[in-house]
Amino acid sequence: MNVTAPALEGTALEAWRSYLQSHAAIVRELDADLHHAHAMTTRDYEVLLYLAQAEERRMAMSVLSERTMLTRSGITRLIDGLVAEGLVERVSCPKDARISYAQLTDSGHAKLVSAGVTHVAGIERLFLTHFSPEELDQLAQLLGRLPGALPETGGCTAAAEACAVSGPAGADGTCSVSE
Amino acid sequence: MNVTAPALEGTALEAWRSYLQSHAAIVRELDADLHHAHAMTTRDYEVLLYLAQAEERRMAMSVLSERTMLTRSGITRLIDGLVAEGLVERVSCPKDARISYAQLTDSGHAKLVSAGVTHVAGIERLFLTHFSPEELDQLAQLLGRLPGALPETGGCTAAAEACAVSGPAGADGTCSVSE
DNA sequence: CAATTCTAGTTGACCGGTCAACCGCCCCGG
DNA sequence: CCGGGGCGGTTGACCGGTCAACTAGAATTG
Repeated sequence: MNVTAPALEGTALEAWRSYLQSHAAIVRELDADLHHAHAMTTRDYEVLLYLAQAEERRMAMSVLSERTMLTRSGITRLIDGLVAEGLVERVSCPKDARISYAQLTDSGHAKLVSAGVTHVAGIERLFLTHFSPEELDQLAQLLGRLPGALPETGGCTAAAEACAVSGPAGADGTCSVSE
Repeated sequence: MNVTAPALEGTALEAWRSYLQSHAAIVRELDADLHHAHAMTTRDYEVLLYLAQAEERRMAMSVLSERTMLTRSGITRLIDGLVAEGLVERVSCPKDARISYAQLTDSGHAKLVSAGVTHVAGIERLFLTHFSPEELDQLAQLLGRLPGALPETGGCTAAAEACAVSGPAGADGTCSVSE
C-alpha cells in the first residue's frame, strides 16, 4: 500500500520539504532572538508594528484580529498582556461605545523600534543573505503564486503598500516605522 | 526614526513576505483538510508517518520527540492521545526498562493511509500545481540554502533518504508507506 | 558491590491560543 | 419610541504545548 500519489516522487518533494523545514527553522530562530533580546513574542512585535503604522497609532480590536489572523478573544488576551507591560493602552471610541482601540504608547513605540533592529537583522541573516538580488526577484515571483501570498504587485508604488507588514499568522513586518 | 535597515527596501521584502504568508495560508489549509476529513492533527499525521516508516513500526518516545521537534513531555501527551484512539500502543523494551516504544497499530496504519491520500492531494493542490517541474527544481535549489533545509542532496540515491519526511516542527512527510 | 550520576519517561503548573456563551451597544423596522 | 437582531469585546472552559520537578532504571567508577 502506498500513500504517495504517483506524481509525488523525486525532486518535486524536495522543494516542498525545504520550504517547510526552512520555514520552521527560521521562524523558530527569529522567535528566539526576539524573545531573548527583548522578552517579546513575534506576535507582540507584529501587533506593535501594525499599531505603529496605523492612523493615530491605534486600531480597533477586531481590525487587529483580522490582520493578525487571531480570534477576537485571542487579540483581547494578547493586548491584555501589552497593556500590562505599558506598551499599549486601551482607549474607547466616542462615536461607538462598543469599540475599544488599542493605542501604542510612547514606550511601546520605543520598544518596537529597538526590537525592530534585531528582528530585521535576523531576517537579513537567516533569509536574505542567502540570495542574490536576482534570486530574490525570482523567489518573489514564484512564491507570489502561492495561496495567501500577495499576488506580486508588479511595481507597487507606495511605501504604504510595500510596508503592509506580513500577513496571516505569525507574519512579521519589516517596514519603516516613521515618526 | 526608522526600523528598517536600509538594505530592506523594495522587492527583497516581497520574497520574504510571500514566503511567510504563503506558508501560513497553506499550512492552515492543510491542517483544516486533515482535521475535517480525518479528525486528526498534522502533528498526529506526522508521528503516524514516522512510525509507519520505522523498523517494526515503533519508535522510542525520545527518538520521536527529536524527530518531531517536540519536547519529551509534548510527545508523551501526543502519544497519550493516539493511544486513546487506538492508533498506537505503548510497548516496553525488554532490553532497557526505561524505554517505552510507541507502536503503530493496524488501525493506526489504516488511518494513516487514508489520511495520507487527502494530505498529499492537499500538497499537490496548494503547492505543487503552481509550478512547472523546472520551477520546482529552481525552488528546491534556492530554498535548499536556507537554514534548516536539507542541503540539496544532489541526486540522492535511496528513496529512504528522499522519504525522510518533513523535519522540524510541523513538517509533514509525503512519502510512501509500504506494506 | 555501593554510590553516583546520567537517561527515558511521566507529571503538575502554566501559557497562549481557540471556541462558545455572554454583555452592552448600535441600528433598523414596526 | 421601543423591541429585536447583529456586531464588538470580554470571559470561562478547554486544548496542545512548554518547563521544571520527579521517578525508575542503566551505566560508571572506586
